[in-house]
This record gives sequence, C-alpha cells and structure tokens, in this order.
Amino acid sequence: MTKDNRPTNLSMKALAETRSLILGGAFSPGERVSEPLLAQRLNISRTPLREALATLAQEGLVERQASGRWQVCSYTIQDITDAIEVRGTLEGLAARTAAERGVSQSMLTVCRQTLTRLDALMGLTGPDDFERYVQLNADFHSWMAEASASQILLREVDRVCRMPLASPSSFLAGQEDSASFRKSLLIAHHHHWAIFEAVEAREASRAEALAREHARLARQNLNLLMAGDLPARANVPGLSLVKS
Amino acid sequence: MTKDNRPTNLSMKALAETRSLILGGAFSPGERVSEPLLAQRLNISRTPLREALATLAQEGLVERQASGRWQVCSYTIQDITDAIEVRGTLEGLAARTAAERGVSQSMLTVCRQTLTRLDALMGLTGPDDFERYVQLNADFHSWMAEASASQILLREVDRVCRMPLASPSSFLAGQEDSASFRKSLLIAHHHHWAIFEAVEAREASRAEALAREHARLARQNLNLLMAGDLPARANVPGLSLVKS
DNA sequence: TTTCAAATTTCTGTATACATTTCAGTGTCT
DNA sequence: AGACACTGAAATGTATACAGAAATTTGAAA
Repeated sequence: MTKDNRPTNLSMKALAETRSLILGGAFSPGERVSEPLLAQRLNISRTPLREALATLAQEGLVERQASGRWQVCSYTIQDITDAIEVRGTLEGLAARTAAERGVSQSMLTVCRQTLTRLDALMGLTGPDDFERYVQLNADFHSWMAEASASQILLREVDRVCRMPLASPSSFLAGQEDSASFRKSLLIAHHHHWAIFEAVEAREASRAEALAREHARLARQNLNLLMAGDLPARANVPGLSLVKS
Repeated sequence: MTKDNRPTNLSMKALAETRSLILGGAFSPGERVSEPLLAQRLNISRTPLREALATLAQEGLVERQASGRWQVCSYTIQDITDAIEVRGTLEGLAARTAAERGVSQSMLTVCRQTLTRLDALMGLTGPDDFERYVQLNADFHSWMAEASASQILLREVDRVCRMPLASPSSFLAGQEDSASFRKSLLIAHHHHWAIFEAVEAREASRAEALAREHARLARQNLNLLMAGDLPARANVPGLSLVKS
C-alpha cells in the first residue's frame, strides 16, 4: 500500500493491534466489543482506542450500534464477492486511466522489473518464494493504482483493499499446497503481463477489461476456499468475519 | 444518501457544523485548523471535535500533518474531475449489477414515479421547482445504488458522493439562471430514463455505459462553472477547496 | 415457571488536566 | 543581512473523572 509511517502513537498501536485481533478471529462476527475491556487488554486508555475503533469502522471491521456500542462486522460470501468486484472495477478504472494518460518510461521500467521477478518465481515451491510472490503481487497492484496518476483513485483503491478479503493478497497466504490454487497463479501472472502491455500500448479499454477480469480470479479463489477443507481457511485473515 | 439519524450527540453536531464551515468556505484550502480554537467556536470540548475531525479526514475535507495538526484539504480541478469519474464508474457498476441481478417490480415502480415527477419539472423555472429537482435527482441516484442490491457497493457510492464536489447534487444549487446549465438538465433527465429502461430491460452493459456518461455531465458542468463568472461559483459548496 | 419491574452494574459520551512536542518569535553571532 | 540557537506560547496525545444512558441481573408477583 502507501505510506503509513506516522510516529508511533498509541492510536496507531491500537489500530494495528485491534485490526490484527479482529482479522485473526479473536472476535466472532457480530460480537460486541467493550471499550474498557479492550483498552485494558491493549494496556492503553479509552481515548486512543476510540480513535482506532472509529477508523476500523470506516474500514468495515467494526460498526456502531444505535446505542453507541461497538460490534464486529459480519459479512456474507456475497458481500465479499461484491467487494472484490468493486476493487476490480476501480483497478479497471486505474488501468484504463493509466493507458489513456500514458505512463512514464521510468514507471514502465519499474513494473517490468516487478513482473520479470514474478516470472522467475513461477513454478517454484519454497515458502520463501511464496512470500516474495505475495510482495511482488502487491507491488504490481500498487503500481496499477499509481500509474493512473490520480490521487483520488489511488486513495479509493487503497480504501477498498482494506476491506476484509477484498485485497489482492487476501487469498494468497497459506494456500501454496493447493494444486488448483497454484494453477490460478499462472493465470494471474499472465494477466499481469497483459495488463502491463495494454497500458504500455495505450490500449485503454483492453487494460480496463483485463484488470476487471483479473480481480475475478479472487472470486474464484474464494469459491475454491469455501468448497475446500477447513484447515486451509484458518490462515486467511478476515475469513472469520464471514457468516453463513 | 442513507440514514444518518443517530441521536444528537456532540460528535454529530461537530461533524455537521465543521463540514458545513469547510464546504461553505470558512477556511481556505491548506489552512490549519486548531482543535482548541474550533472547539471553542463550536462550544464543545476537544473530545467530540477530534472524533468529528477524524471522520472529516476520511471524507477528504481535512488531513493530518505529520506533526498531528489538522489542515483543510486542497484540491485541483483534476482531482474533482477524477472524483466524478470514480463516482460515475461506481454508479455504472451499480446500474450494471442492478440490470444483471434484476430489480423488483416495487422498486421499479418507485423509480418510475421519481422520473415522472422529474418529467413534470422539466421546463419550469421557479426556485421551488429547482429545489424539488435537486431532491428528486438525489432520489434517483440513491435508487441506482440501492437497486444493485449490494450493501458494499451502496456504501462505496455513498462514500464517494461525500467527497467534495463529487456528489450528483454538487453543481445544481444556484445555477438555475444559466441557459447552458438548464440545457444540461434536459440531457441529464434523458439519461435518467435511459438508465432506468436499461436496468428494467436487463441491458447491463448499456446501463453501465449510460451511468458513466451521465456522471460526465457533472464534469461538463464543472468546466462551465470554472469558465463562467465568479458570482455563480459562490453558491457551490466545496468549490472553495479547489485551488489553482 | 414465567413475566415484568426495579435495582445494579457496566458502558458510553464528554470534559478536563497534564505531559510532551511542535511551532513561532526573539535575540545573538557571523 | 542572514543563519542559528534559545525561549516561550500553543497545540497535540493521553489518561482519567464523572454524569447519564443502556443493559443485565435480581426479585417479586402471577
């Protein structure tokens, strides 16, 4: 994503730790969150915690009841699918805009490097390789948003990626053993190159369509995951918020 | 928009009043906002004000400096154009989704009523008529988002509409005297019907393209406004945040 | 045993105090 | 005149106190 290196204040600490707790499944969907109890757990006062919770509400991890109490959000599979479609649509807009406005040679070079490094990782199986894949994949998606040269769009893509399970990295962690999943990586990487080429060639409409379709691989992975066995789901952060 | 009728607490009051101050031009773009001073001005303490400012930061009205101070955001014409394009893209997705998934008869009826009422307002010139147009226009746009039957998408459309000058109502207030502006209303309303018909007929791709193009009328109105005389700009909330 | 109301506990909303940091202004030295 | 260090004012980050509201438990009555 983008910069988030604010000097360590307790709000940021509370934000990071609470987010991690929720995505890690420390709360059930719909469960109430008590400010005093959580503050005690995090060893801080309510003031910075309230700020963090307000931010998490914007991210869609918690919500306020009418009474003012916080509760952990609950999502359906349909919600996740919709969120992925929104991300794909915004990334599509980013890719189209990048193609229409043109991208500097230096930015193209950066992307080409990222994709070449991804090339080298295809077919490898080590856990380190997988970790690097996740990072490079995130780099490519960041690049797409930045290549649009639109601050606004960059911000909105960032936002939607913070929604549970909507980010391009959501379904990567811990899935390296699944054969069908590994196959989808090959297709995904083929998409990466195609999107890049379309942007470089100023083929705006093609870039948009490809970016949209690329995001739909995440939908497919979501379905694979839900159809598969339970252990594979344990490592996917945010999946604990999905109900029914 | 959607519901925002939380019982009156001071945070909501601070949020509404500060938003109104900023959009009304009480601060210059980039101007710093002092918590103690603003709290005093609003007759509340810093605690609810801080919560309101954090929310306004998410809306893109203020931002935090690295030091922690707040300052009013500054936008370029390009930013506004981009924001409108994002809105159009999300509304396009909503229209497409509505068409693909199908919309209930009762919802179709509601929209048909709204559009029929708008029909009756076309060509009228009274200030009351204009006010009603603004409301009905907002109703139609809300309808589009709701017709998608996607909570996620509804939320994101709502969000992007809260960005300065990105909402479908942004350029309506106080422009009733401009001839070219009135002409654009006719075209806009033609779009409304076309979008509705496409959704009703399940013509998803057409619905999406129309919704996108419809939003681009706002871009056109923005350009008209910036090319026109200064007095016409005074009534447009948020335009004070646009610099250069 | 179930139901409803009262009492109690817990929580949220808000104000405020205080430590630390940041900023602005002053004065000095080169 | 310009740069730099220093000092003081002001702002932010955080904890905490307290009032009022909400939720939960208790207890009594049917």
